[in-house]
Amino acid sequence: MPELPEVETIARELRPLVVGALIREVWFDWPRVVKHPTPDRFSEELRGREILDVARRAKWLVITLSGDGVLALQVKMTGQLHLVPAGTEHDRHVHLRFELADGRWLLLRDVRKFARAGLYRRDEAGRVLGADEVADLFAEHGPEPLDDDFTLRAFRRILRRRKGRLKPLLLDQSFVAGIGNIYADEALWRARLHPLRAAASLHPDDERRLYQAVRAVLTEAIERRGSSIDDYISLEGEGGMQHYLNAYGRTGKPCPRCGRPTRRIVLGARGTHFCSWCQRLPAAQRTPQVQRLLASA
DNA sequence: ACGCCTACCTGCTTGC
DNA sequence: TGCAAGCAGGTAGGCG
Repeated sequence: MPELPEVETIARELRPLVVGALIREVWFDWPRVVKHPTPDRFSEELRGREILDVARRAKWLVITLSGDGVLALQVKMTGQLHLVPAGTEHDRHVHLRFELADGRWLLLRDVRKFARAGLYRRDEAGRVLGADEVADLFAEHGPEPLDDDFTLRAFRRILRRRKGRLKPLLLDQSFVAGIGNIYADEALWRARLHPLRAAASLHPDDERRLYQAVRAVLTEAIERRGSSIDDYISLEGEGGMQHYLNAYGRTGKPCPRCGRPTRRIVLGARGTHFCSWCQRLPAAQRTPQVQRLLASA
């Protein structure tokens, strides 16, 4: 399930392989994979473009093209990129294919058809212009958690503007970009914070631990080339972070810190894993509604 | 305006 | 053994 570390890994591995390549033809068998401009214009406007760079913003792959073009790919949950020699047979889950002039195909394979691709323009400042050609495509996204200017001070500033509980907040891409279900659970486990904890109730020390936990878990996951759970695989194969998760997917298994069984609750239709001993919820926040939620799991 | 919920998808797991 | 319901979740869009 690609989140920031997985998309970053794909970008880093794809970049040296395709920079300088020319897109000769584009094929797809599922029109809805094309998000922008239209399925008709997509292939036509991509033909003849050169790939200048591959980068990541939030959970998007951002491929800079010649002629002010930007190809933005969202692999979402089950999307994969593969680079194969032209003519290689692929299965029915490949829905989009970029045929490169050098005799290779870049394939987007996605079992669940959630992945999307769009061709956008960039302005002089390098901003990607969204569908209306004025607003930044990423205007609604929060800061990149691993950027140098994402400091503890900056984190505190945006955190203190938010209400609500920590788990849904971490998943909110307009709060901080790139965190998904796996690393939200991992960051909260590391920071010893309960997923239902009200963001407004954090003490300065809690804020610091959460900030450090988010950065540390994402950094470690990138070093391990992401977590290969379900369908995620990068161009050079599986990642390794799935072997180092402390909370996500460990329902009933002992907490690596205290040995007590890992709990799982459903929060906003997301499986949420935590240690109820290490990640305590202050008594004042154990409202009847929260009690019911915790008891139902 | 914000937070919460559902639809989109299909393969795998679970339970009868 | 077979079949169907349930589950997985990133994100857009809708609702209250």
